[in-house]
Amino acid sequence: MIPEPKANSSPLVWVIAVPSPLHRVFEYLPPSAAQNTPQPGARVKVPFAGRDVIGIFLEDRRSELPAATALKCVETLLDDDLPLLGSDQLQLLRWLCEYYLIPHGEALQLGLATPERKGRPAWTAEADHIAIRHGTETINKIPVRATKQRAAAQFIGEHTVPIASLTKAGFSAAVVSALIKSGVAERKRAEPPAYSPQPTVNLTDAQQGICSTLKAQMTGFKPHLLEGVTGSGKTEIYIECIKEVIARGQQALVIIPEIGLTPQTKHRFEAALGCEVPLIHSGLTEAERGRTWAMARSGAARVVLGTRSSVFCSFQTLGLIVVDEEHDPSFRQQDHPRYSARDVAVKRAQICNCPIIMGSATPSLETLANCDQGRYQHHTLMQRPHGSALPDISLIDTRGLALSSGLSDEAINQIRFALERKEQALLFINRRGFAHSLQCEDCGWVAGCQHCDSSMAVHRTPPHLSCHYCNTKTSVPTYCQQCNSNRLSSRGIGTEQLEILMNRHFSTTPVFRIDSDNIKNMETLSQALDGIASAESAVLLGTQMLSKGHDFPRVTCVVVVDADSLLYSPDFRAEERLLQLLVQVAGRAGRSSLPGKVLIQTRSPDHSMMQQLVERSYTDQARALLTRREVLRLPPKGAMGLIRSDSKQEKDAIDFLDTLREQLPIRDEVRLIGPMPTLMTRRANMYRYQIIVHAQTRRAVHSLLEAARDIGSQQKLARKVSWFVEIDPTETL
DNA sequence: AGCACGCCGACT
DNA sequence: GTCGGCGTGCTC
Repeated sequence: MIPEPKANSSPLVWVIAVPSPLHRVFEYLPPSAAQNTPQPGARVKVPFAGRDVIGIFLEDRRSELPAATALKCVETLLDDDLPLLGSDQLQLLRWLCEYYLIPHGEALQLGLATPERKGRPAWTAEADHIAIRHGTETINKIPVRATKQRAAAQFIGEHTVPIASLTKAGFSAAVVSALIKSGVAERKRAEPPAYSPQPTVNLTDAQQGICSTLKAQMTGFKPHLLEGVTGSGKTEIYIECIKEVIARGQQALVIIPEIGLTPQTKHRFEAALGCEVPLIHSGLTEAERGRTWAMARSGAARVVLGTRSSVFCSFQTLGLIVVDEEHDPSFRQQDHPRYSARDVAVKRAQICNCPIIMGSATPSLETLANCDQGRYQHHTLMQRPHGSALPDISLIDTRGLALSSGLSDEAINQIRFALERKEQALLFINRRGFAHSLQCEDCGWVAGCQHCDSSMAVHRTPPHLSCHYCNTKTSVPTYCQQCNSNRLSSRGIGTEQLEILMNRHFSTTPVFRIDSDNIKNMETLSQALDGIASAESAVLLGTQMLSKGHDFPRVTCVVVVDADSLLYSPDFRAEERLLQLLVQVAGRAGRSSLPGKVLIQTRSPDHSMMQQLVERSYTDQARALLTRREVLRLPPKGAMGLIRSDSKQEKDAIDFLDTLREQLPIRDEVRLIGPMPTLMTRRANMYRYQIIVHAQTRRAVHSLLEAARDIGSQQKLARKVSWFVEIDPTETL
């Protein structure tokens, strides 16, 4: 029964978060079929602005609205036994919408699988296994001429096997359903997954030391940074800590930056732990992802492996979070909503009162600063096991050298030496396609994109020009569109051109090109990786995709074809990024017992960064960068925020920010820069402008952004431009 | 975001 | 006459 409201007291209402871009929650009267108050996190169906939506019940209370406000009724309560969002998730998501200034409804969606958001029943472990009823003698009931069914029953035997494995063994779906229909076999849910951890591998003394320090601290909220050079064996340490947590009946979540890394990582963890490690990432089908959600929620999954969105997954009892390659920029979700999965993971660990291990060979300055302040524990692993040496880095000054397709003779020779030793060479270049741009040799005209302030990249297979910002494609012009000259030439080397050069130089050696033109999905990536693993000598060339986490034991020679393209970016994080990238790429060399050599081609060999790359460790350089940030009061030594507006009408984008800035509260401790155009102002016909917010404390930036968000949404232009506010932005250009 | 409501142009 | 374009306002 709904308690009858007392006279003069406001009615009892349910507070519901609805999926809308509004930064408010809404009150509803409880459903007319009187029920008990649901648990926070339960889904409800409510009428909202003329339609039905799925909302999340947060709490009940006396209405805080004026009595005159017409309240609507909750239509149905969808989860009356257990809420779909656990209390830890709910707490995390409510923190998320506050911290990242995003609407309640939008944040709460993140904790549900997609069909659950639309009101479909919660995912449950499906009966996707099959077993013979009442022991194997039942097999004799199968008609003698049903040979397929008999064979299938033999195959099943006394076990409970996945139906998928029958199909794989050549039994058709008809056979399976006949067995079930005749009552010989029945559908069953999977037996609780096995868990048979492998004995600990031989750990080095350093690994052993960190392991025991960490394992002694596997209770309570404790953030750890595990800084270990590439190939130093961080994964073994994660595995030992996960074993510790599983032994206590808890679950672990491992978050990695890229989909491309999931298959290898999955196999590695499964082999070491002897249990299934289900995945969460955007490349899976709805059903596959739903299965992982169900397993995590029920506790059947001991370990879940995923990309950034997995940080919001439901767990029975989360006991450990691992964030591998914590410095990686792809942990930052760039829209809908904008958040940093690494930072959210730390918050989640705090809420679940469990440890979190962030690992990297090149930790972010943010994380290092947290270590300095004593907020994170810092563990370092500076040696590779099995005595493999760190690669030897040298610079090649390309000024005045005759390059062929961007490569110096020395680089080509070193590649040749490696191939002659039956080893592999890896070439890193930050640009896909054949060439960066097409230019007229007579008048200097450059083929530009019609929709962006950028040049078009030249591609050969098939021949076309392509804008890498808006994906516009055009045919390759034969004449200059400015002076009609036919002397057009390509500028700047890309992966396609390098591939042609490599095939010409080393015609008998396989060349693997890894870039997003060539590698469209996980299958093509794993094919390429398998090819690389089974080849003796080979040339691997590619973009960032190649620099991330993959283990190429036969690579002994790494060439960074053009380090300069990243060197002079005006972004204050550019140096940190370049440093991390170069150290990561260099780390691909000599990971097994073979020694490695790294060549960096540059026209700025005297740049301090290039010099230090050769002479100093990552840690030393990162410290130097931190000192600079301190002087300039830039993050993590100061706080930053961003207000951005995009519009097809340039004037609207500017006007929106101008009027917003006029109305913003003036505070001494906050400095506003802008409105100003972003570095590439026009992209895909949208003009992009921004205001940068600087302050000493995040608190000050946050409260200004809050004001901006509220004032901005009341502006007339707010619906014409697309705009957002962002705390701790990573892209400020 | 979505949806309703409302006020102006080209159609059966 | 009215179907439907999309500007403006609101969502418990």
